[in-house]
Order: sequence, then structure tokens, then C-alpha cells
Amino acid sequence: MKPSGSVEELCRGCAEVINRAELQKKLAAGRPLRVKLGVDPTAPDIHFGHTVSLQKLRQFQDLGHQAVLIIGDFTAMIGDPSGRSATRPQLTHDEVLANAKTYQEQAFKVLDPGRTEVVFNGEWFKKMNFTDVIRLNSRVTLQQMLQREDFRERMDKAQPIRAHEVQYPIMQGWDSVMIKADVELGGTDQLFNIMVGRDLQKEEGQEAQVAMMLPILEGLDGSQKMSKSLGNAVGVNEAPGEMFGKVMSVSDDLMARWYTLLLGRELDKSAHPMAAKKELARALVGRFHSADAGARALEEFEKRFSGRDLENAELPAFRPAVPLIDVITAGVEAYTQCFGQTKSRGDVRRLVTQGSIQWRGEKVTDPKAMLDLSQAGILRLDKTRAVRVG
RNA sequence: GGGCAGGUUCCGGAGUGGCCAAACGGGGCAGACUGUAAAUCUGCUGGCUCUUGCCUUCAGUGGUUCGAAUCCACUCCUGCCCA
Repeated sequence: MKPSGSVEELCRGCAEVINRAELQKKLAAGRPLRVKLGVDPTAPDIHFGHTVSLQKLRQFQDLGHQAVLIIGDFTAMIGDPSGRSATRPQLTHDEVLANAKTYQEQAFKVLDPGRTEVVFNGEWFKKMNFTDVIRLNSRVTLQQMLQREDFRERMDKAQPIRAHEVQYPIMQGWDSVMIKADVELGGTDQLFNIMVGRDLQKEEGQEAQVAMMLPILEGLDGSQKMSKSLGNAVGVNEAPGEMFGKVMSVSDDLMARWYTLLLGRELDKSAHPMAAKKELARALVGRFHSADAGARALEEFEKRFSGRDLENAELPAFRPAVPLIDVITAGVEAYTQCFGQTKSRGDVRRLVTQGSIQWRGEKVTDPKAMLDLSQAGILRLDKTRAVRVG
């Protein structure tokens, strides 16, 4: 396939590109560009935030360019300090490799596996000895490394910056040299790291890569960047119902943002916000599961929440240990059994006294109440969760 | 190596011998209102019983005391300044 694509269409959706003239030149050469995207498997799952760059990489693929997905098995052990106000916990190599496996699988929900070159950066970093490391380090200055904002902030706040953290950008930059990247994709928070790649490439006599920065996707809370550790992420592997529900709980402002960043189109302001949100949720479930799953999730949602018809909704089955138990025990067991959540008795007691628990359509507000779970019925736990008994 | 300042519950941050499971703010959860939106109001927010009570917690270990997050000793960790 002959590579194609114009600067304009490739830059669409990017927050910043450094720089367009260079990209134009590279494209004019008519060869497939090597487009790099690095991911650090610091957690086992890929979430919506990651898919913004993955989507851009897919676009390059579809236009006949070469996608190079770098799995940062080595860099993940260091932890990218970007945007961090504290040192990341360091992972062991085994943890990283386990994460890398699921990462790849999930990334292929967006990328075309047949046309993706997957490389682990341990491949070259593992082989380096201390002399090599010193030599590599001699090509950058400490001042350069400390210029970056997150380090500045930590200096100002008198918080520690550990020496290994300044290695991170250098390593990421070296990846670009090793794979001879023409373009590197990343979030806007990656600007610094990607620029180091350009410097190192030039040092090595290579043509500098073009930096394409994509906007950062905000997580469920609507303000902070989506990240698993902040608990505001939606994983691409989440069950359709779960995913649909999370999208529906997003604020209107965030919805508009997700429309542009995830669907690549603008929200129709004239549409009713709720209808627009259902459409967004349906489309996203459709993308990461199947069109069918998207339609079913929508149907379920309408039945369950809009129609408040819990009776006919799909609910997880709860099998209590004994048929006659008090609300609190029932609640605790239901959470662990059906949702894998550990709630303390105090947590459930709180739900009871505050009127969140319903058994067969009736609120149960007495923490001492006994429930006869030998009868069939629905036990509602909180706003979004309910289980079916019998 | 020396001097100084610190390490408190999810986070920030009070508390400097009993009234401390520990102020206040943020976050989180729930209820009302809704569109599983936003805003607002209310309640909850270590565990077990829930009424009194009991248990574990204020970097770690030991000690003083009827009693310690608070005092003493040692240890570990962080920052700043000096060398």
C-alpha cells in the first residue's frame, strides 16, 4: 500500500505539532513513516484516555504508514514523572510483563495487529552497561532536565526528585533513536519527553522526529486527566453495561469533550443532552465491544434507569448463605458476591439508615430488619447496583 | 559531615499529657431534586457492636506516667541551609 495522507488530515485533532513543515517534508518523500507510540504498562488495563493516541496511530496505519508500538517494559519500572507531584512507585519486571500482555491485547481493540510492529524497550536497555548509561547521560544537561514544569514545582514545594526520575525522558528519547522514529505521538504532557527524543536523534545524526501532541482526556470527575490511579478511568475492557453506565454519569461539559476526543466529531448542541449522552455511550460500547453490545447496553439502561423497571432488567444473581438474614449481612454478602467489593458492615449500615437499600420495592431503613431471602425478589443496594434473589 | 525544619486518619492540614478515632477543608458515598448531568440542600465518612462499650491507628522501637498523637531515648525517612 502506498502511503498517503496530508499534513492537514494527519494533524486534525492534535493539540500541537512540532512541526508541520518537517512533517510535510517527510510525507513528500513518499515512503511509509515510522510512527512511534510508547506505552508504559504500569497498570494492567488500557482506558479511554490511551485510546486518543491509539486512534491517531490507527489513522496513520490506515493511510499506509508503519505503526511502532513501544511497550516500555523498562521505562515502566522507572515511572514517568510527567505531571506527577510525587515519585511513582517502582514496579518489578514481572509485574510489568504481566501488564504488557494485557496492554497489547487491549491496544489491538484500536490498532490493526497485522500492521503493528511491537517492540519492548528492554530489548536495548537490558543490554546497556553502566558505561553506556554514562555516555548516554553525557548528552543532556541537568539544567535541561530540570527545566520541566513538574520538576520545577517539586523544587518549589521542597518535594523530593529522585535521581532516577530524570533518566526517564532520556530513555524515552533513546527509544526514538533505536527505532528511527519519524513521528512520535503522545499526550500534551509528553512534550518534554518527545523533544528530548528529537535532540538525541540529532546527536546521533538522524533526522529529528516530528512531535504530535494529542489533547489529554479528562476522566469521569471532569477535571483531572484520566488515570487509573485517580480512579476516574473507564477501561476498554469493562463490561458493556458498566461502561455504558459510566459514560452516562459524565457531566455535560465532559460529554462535549469526549465527543470530540473519542468520537472525533462535535456534539450537536441542539440535541437533548441526555439523548446525546446515550448516543455517546452506545457508540463507545460499540467500538470496544460490538455494535450489538452497544444496542443491548442502551436497551438495558433505558429499562433499568429511565423506565425504572428493575424487574425485567438483567441483574446479577445473589445466592445468600442462609435464607433469613439481617439487611446488613445480606448487603455485605451481595457486594462481595456480585460485585467483588468489600464493604464493611458500617458501610452497609450507613446505606441502610440513609435509605439506599430496598427489598422488593420497599425501603429498608432499620438496620436490624430481617429479610426473608427465600422469596424471590430484587435487592437494591445503591444508586446503580441491585441484585436478584431467587 | 554540621545546623535547622518536618513525618497525623484517602489527600491537604489542626492538635503539643486526659474533654482524641483525633478540628477544619477537599475528595468519596448516600438521600431529596433530576437527565445515573450540573447546581443546591441534608446526612455519613477506621473496625466490631451500635445505647453505653470494645478494638486497631497519629513513621518505628523501647521508656516515663494512673493515662501519650502529644514527654524522654534510640532508629528510619524527607526537605532546606552550610561544608
